[in-house]
Amino acid sequence: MSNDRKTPTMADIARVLGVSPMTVSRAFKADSLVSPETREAILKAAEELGYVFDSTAANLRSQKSGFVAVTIPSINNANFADTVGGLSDTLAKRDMQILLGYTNYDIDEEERLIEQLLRRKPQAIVVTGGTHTERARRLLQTVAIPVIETWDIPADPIGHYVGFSNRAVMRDMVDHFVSLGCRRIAFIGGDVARDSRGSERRLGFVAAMQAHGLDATRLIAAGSPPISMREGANAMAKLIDLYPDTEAVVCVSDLAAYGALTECRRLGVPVPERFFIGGFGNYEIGEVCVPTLTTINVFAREIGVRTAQLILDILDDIQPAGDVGISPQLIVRESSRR
Amino acid sequence: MSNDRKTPTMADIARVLGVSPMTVSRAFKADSLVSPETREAILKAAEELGYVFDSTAANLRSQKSGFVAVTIPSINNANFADTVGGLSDTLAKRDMQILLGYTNYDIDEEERLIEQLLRRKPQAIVVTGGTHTERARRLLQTVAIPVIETWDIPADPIGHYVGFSNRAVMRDMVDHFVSLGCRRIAFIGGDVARDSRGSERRLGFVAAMQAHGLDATRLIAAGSPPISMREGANAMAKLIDLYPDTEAVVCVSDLAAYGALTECRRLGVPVPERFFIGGFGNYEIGEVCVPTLTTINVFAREIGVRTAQLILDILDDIQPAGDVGISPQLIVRESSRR
DNA sequence: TACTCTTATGGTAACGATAACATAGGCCAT
DNA sequence: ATGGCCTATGTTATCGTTACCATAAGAGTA
Repeated sequence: MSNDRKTPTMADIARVLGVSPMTVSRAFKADSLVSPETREAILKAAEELGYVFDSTAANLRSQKSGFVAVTIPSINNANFADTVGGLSDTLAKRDMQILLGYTNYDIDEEERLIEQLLRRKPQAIVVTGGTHTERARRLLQTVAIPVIETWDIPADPIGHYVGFSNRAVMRDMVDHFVSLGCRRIAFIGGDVARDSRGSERRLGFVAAMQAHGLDATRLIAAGSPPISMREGANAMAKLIDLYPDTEAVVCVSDLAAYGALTECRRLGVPVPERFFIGGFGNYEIGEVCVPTLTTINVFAREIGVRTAQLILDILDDIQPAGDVGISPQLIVRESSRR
Repeated sequence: MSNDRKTPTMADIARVLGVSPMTVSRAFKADSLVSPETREAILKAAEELGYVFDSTAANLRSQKSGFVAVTIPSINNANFADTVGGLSDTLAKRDMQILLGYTNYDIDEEERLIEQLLRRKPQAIVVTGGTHTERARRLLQTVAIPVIETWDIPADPIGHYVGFSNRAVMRDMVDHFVSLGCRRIAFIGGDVARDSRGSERRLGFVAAMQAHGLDATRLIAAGSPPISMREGANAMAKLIDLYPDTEAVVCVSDLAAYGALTECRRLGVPVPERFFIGGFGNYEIGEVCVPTLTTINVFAREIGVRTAQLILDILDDIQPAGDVGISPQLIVRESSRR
């Protein structure tokens, strides 16, 4: 073959048709002024030449990347996946694309990631949580694009936020168990260090217990966050061993709660007759398992959709809606019904 | 403040220090020749000025984007998430970044996505499955970068592939049940149309049954793929109703299998005493639930890692390992033990 | 008829980095 | 002392697109 030359550019199309490169450029923008016949000829020639539009060059010139950078703790988590789905779908309507990175629940890794993502010149950046390294904060404060923190209500927001208080939300769960007459309530979560949302929930649990004048020392550390189902199961075994008279267990996530549930089943301990169990995050497993799981719906997808809308408003210079508070909702299911 | 000028460039740093922009550029590449003092001064000045490296410009000039484009059916699937994780981690070691898109199990959407992703000039593209639209195939054939199809062994590969035969793999599962003495075996899967991997598994089930001279008509369509746990449960109810004498059930995924399991529990049908159940994908749920689930491990993360290695080898001009066949492994657990 | 306005198109320069080549100075061996 | 080599740096042009400004032709108006 003789056509193994380098990939064609707009200039090649222009030459073939005897028009200027500028006209070719216009033909690729839906709204710009080109006669229908010219546009059609250009698009046809492009297809024939195997032309592929080069966003890199376009972005450099126009100083708009079409990217929104997003960092999440883990790709392997249905909640964050839902948020990303909501973000992605909403931004796609405006031809914006997500540039995704995983921090692995590590703020140092987050710092590296943020630095790397900013080099791609995103038009906005979305981070999960409100806890960052000093340097990461500085980077985000300095950068001249919208910054949105999600899944949290930061004490000192960098820019905007779309989220809820992981601490306050535990109040509803504890109140629920207390209203059922429970007094000896335990918490299963991860080791403190890494997952700040998880530790906020633990703190929220403690605060809520104390508000009821109850003892808040039955805290089982199940391992390094995020906690797996297996670790939830192990923690439940430990809990039954340490505090056999516990009446209810609050878990940091539905996955841990499901693990706890299976451990009870294996040990022949009936739920909800012997223990009540509550989870967090409204994962699919919670509405299918036996018994179904009491949980908290945090509207993960909604967080993504609202974040995307906020970004689009800011970029459109529409008076931004400001920060968005999400109100998580307690869902009572079989695992905590008498 | 007076420093609200536009964001600084390498030229600004160069001016401040009285060096050439080229030296600044070199200071940002780890391996290039700059004296340690000069580099240090440059990096310090960059930090002070709030300089952020502009990949867009660098990519345009060097004609290397550092992107690998990846399409997966859904972000909300632990198997594909594992593959992406393997890809991402392996590519990160070489400072390459993933550009991810979701097809929603729709090959028309995949076509749009591929076109959009190619505009970003990725250095390789990874797609899930070997079934594409005509135009998508053409785009992938024309583009001058490595193309890798995964999670499948395509009949007519476009470039390379890293995967396994979704059809052949069902043979092991059927053999397993037959070896346990089962003859009346059913299959729970999605409607045929969308998910080609799922339909391949259904076809593989039928072929394996016929190879044993067994009836392969107990096929329950559980809804539009991907099948949820809930749909798996509904399908199980239907199966028990239609074919009460069934001895074993093969499910298109562990999620469907888990749903089937819970339905049995709710109906008071004991597993494995009354039914054997087999899943697919080795999801976490399968090793925690009661009883644990017999399944097939497809080494999802391994697919990602091997794909990334293949890409790196090709880009390094190392003799590529060629196509990679993954050998899924049957894992027998409690749900199919006498 | 002259003048404005709109539509369709062209010309030029620029976005911010770096590939490719050039050069200056120091060190070493013969 | 001389040539060769290595290190550190500079100069120039370019990647492919589009912002910005200019212009020509036709349509509409007074």
